[in-house]
Amino acid sequence: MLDVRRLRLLRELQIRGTLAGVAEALSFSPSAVSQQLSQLEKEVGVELLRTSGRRVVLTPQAEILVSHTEEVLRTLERAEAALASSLTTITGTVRVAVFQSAALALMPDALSIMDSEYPEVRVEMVQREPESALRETWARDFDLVIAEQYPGHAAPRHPELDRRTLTTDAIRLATPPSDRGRSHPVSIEDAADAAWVMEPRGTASRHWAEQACRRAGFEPDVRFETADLQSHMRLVESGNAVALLPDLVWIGRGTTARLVLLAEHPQRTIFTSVREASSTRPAIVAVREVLDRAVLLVAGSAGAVPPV
Amino acid sequence: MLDVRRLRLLRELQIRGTLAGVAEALSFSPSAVSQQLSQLEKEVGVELLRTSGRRVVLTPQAEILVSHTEEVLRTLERAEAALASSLTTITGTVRVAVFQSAALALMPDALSIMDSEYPEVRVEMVQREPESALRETWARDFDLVIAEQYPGHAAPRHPELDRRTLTTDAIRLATPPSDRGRSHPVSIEDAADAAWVMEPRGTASRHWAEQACRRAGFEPDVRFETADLQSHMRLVESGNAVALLPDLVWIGRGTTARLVLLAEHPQRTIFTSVREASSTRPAIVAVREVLDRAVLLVAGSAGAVPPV
DNA sequence: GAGTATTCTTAAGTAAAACTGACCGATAGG
DNA sequence: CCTATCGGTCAGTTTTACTTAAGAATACTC
Repeated sequence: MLDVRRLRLLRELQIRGTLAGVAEALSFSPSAVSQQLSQLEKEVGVELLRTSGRRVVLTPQAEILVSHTEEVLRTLERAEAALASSLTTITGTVRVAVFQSAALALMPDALSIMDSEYPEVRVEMVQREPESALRETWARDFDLVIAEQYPGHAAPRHPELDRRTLTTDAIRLATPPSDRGRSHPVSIEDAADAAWVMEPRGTASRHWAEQACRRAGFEPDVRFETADLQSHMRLVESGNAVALLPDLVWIGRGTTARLVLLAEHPQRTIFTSVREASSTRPAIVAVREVLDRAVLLVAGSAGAVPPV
Repeated sequence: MLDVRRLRLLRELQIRGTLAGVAEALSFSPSAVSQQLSQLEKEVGVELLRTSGRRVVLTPQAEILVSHTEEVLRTLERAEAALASSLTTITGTVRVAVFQSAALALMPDALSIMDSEYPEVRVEMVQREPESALRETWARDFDLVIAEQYPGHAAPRHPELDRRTLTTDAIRLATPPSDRGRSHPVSIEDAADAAWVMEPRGTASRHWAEQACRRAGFEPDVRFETADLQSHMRLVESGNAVALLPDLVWIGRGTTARLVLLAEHPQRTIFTSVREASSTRPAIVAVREVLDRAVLLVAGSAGAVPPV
């Protein structure tokens, strides 16, 4: 096989005209260039250089080699470029599992940013409850999960998952816009006699909400039960129930309900988890970074926080 | 600039699967291959190999490099071919892979012609089964392969190989010279109860022969199995078996066996394949041209076709 | 489950190559 | 004619590539 290093010398010689010039350009001694080209000549068994005066000229055969050498060098350069861009341009598919309120409040913005800044990354989104989503992410069904954690209710810790807090989300008491002459509640205690809407039994949210009521000294009258927080909003806004709702539920959409900031300032934590092994995947790093920015975006638009 | 020698090792690794295999193929110690690939990895600054069990696998980045390397090697080979064809005297070495009956029937004449007309061309010949020969030609172990194709049994198509039909070879039913008073078979059906000799399972020849028997309505009693078609001839001539044999087996040597021309006129195709990039190399063009003439020679001497 | 065989890696030494520097012949320019 | 420039050659040094040997990890085998 032809030696590309030597072919390159031949090409340089065509460009620069003299062995001395090639040596100068490539930081060799002229002797080295001369020897290498002689070697090439010996290998191909064809005369490549002919002395002409005190210089050398390329034979037609050498010209043939040079023209092919140019293509070889181009290909090598392309190879290097392809290698480099395979590292910088972020590609691939990221499968995201996300719970409802994040899906509604965060993902639209996040997906828009991803689409404009990382068009090569395909983001697939599935709505899931946090607990199963974490398990499925660990099992490689998802690459990234957006999950929540209520105070005093630790989410299962998977050692292989890399968890990072995305944001915290204040939980407020949501009450109907007008309580038909009654005084507006300003704390949980004031809603002891109200009808409540809560998530189904077994969820972290339900557990936390019931605990909060009991700490306030009453057992809530849970008249409505649904996992859909949007239904919670509707029931409160239509005057049929009160609820304990995190801000993400109404953020970006607004609400006519009254929102009472609670004395304890309870917050749920929203976090992302990915498998440790994939945590450096550029596409996954990108999704996390974009989610952070989506959080800032909706936080900014949350200037419309209704009066407490 | 990327080192083509090392890139080539990477490509060989992709083809052969193990460092040991690469070392074997290129007559290096495994250690040398390992060191050179490590060096390449260091130079590009990207992980190219990942150990997987006791072997190594190429990373996606390595695959990128390999794909470009293929183009580089093609270009280099074209450069050599262009250089050679620019010269008047045809020289060089051509490594030929050929299957048995062609090796016996065609190559002696072809080699004689080559020797007298192109004394500067060194022809090396290795006997190989068509399928592996095609693969090895693609992998640059050979420059030219003489392979066969049975009806309804397409040979693997390598896009980088330039294939040309050399000749076709009639397949006949070969039966013993005298069948001890029994009437001579005149078709495959008549040999339904005979003992058969066939090539081993997995070969195109075997597959075709079995199909032919089944089409004729019987399952052949394959009592003898060998890849050596000369043994087939001997078994038939000594009255121990019948066989379906292409003419090249006996052409130039003659046979005492009876040869029955089959109604379907089945033929195997014999073709040559060379790498696209080397197809213009004068030495290779010469070998192909000489093979064509060798075919005519043996076809002429085949006037001694025994009676049907 | 222990022993064996493969496969890759690393370290140390050796062989091969590439290169430098000095020298020489040839040539163009002053 | 003298000199600077250029390419080629030789001897010696440096760098690179390779082999051998030893070792670790993994897969296969009985």
